[in-house]
Amino acid sequence: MLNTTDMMGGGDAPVRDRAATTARILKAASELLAEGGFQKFGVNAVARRAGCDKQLIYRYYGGMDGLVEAIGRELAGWVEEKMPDNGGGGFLLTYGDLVERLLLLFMEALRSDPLMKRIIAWEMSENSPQVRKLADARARALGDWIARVRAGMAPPKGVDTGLMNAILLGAVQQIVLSAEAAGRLGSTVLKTEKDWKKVEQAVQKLVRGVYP
Amino acid sequence: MLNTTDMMGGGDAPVRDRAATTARILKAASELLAEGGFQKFGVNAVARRAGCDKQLIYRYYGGMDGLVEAIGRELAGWVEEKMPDNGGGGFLLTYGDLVERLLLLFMEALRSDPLMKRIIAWEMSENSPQVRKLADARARALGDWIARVRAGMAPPKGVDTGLMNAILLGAVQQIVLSAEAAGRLGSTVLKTEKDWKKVEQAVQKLVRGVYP
DNA sequence: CGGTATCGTCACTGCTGAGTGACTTATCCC
DNA sequence: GGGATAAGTCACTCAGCAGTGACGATACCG
Repeated sequence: MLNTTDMMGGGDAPVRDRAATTARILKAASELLAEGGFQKFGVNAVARRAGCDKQLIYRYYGGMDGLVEAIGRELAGWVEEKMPDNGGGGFLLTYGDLVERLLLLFMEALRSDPLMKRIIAWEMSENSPQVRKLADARARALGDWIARVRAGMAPPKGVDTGLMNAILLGAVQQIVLSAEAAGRLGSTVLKTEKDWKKVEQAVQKLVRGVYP
Repeated sequence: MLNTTDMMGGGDAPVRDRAATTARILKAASELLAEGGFQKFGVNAVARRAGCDKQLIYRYYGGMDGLVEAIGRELAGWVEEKMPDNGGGGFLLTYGDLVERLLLLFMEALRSDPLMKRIIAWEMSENSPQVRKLADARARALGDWIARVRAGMAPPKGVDTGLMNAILLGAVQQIVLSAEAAGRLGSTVLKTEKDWKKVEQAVQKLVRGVYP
């Protein structure tokens, strides 16, 4: 008789609640991914962290693939959660204002989200269908955001805005990931809020350059 | 008159030449890294590919760390090799021209170098001292390049050129890595030379925006 | 009360990798 | 030739991970 519930007090019974367990597994997986990156991400590690047997991961999620998919589903609303449609309250007069707002919001959102940072880093170094799905969902969400917010505002002529915005977004991604991995970008240290203010200004300048 | 296997016939003597073997190991490691990425990069895999026992990796390089270091040393001259000092033969009149040249050269050089692509992806998703060294060396080399080539040309005022160039460089990195990993950047496909021409134009526009 | 579905655990196989000690064999040099 | 040195190989331990089959335990329901 090991940890049977009936004993009062510290009896830490295995709770026997599927919903709670699946949630615990998902949480463990997300945290693990956020903290350790995809390198240490595996069935054993997740099970260990969730405090249950790995068999349950196979039963409830069908293995790692299903689990990653579940994480993706959880993250589907990321853009909606983190990036308000009203762009922070200001009036957006020009297309450039809009893109600038997008980039700064995205940078801030990404900076404060370890999980998303790890996932993007993952996307950069693997090509599995799993990872691809995550990437697609995010890209689509950002596209939707801009389509929704721009609300009829005309994009400037003579510029492939889709490509240009993708490049700018990529630049922001790179900045944040580089700061995460190395604490700096090139030779500029990125630690304090002050450093980041400078980055924001540089990004602004970049946007105003292409979308005057 | 040593290793010339002058003995006749199918004698598959193991050649017994340290210099050649160390070189073979290094080559195998580089290729493996370039082809499979850092995920499948390990002592066993390298030894298998080099056609020798892994023991030799420990003996000659002191393990994977030393081997990575050797790769780094080999890559130290990457910038010098791939990026000509005269900027491709044109005259560089302004600081903007210079940066534009740097970015386009860098993009081209990176695109054609699988190993460097993998290493940068590696840098993005790990933080070990080993990998850090690789990143540092590359960043320094690029900084040296620009310092050397700019040859007294005055940078524009009102711009933190160090930071701005780092951002632009990061953008280019991101473009190339994204193309490598997913075949596209955001929703724009990056396959044909034509696609890349468009990217180059966008990068040019970006540079001219900040350094008019 | 008894049966059954299901939540949870255990023990195991098969595989791959890092790292090491002991061994064999070729080459160098006197 | 003959030993010393170094190149190369083998066989092993230890650990971690993915995946699976069988087993225990409990809550639910008639």
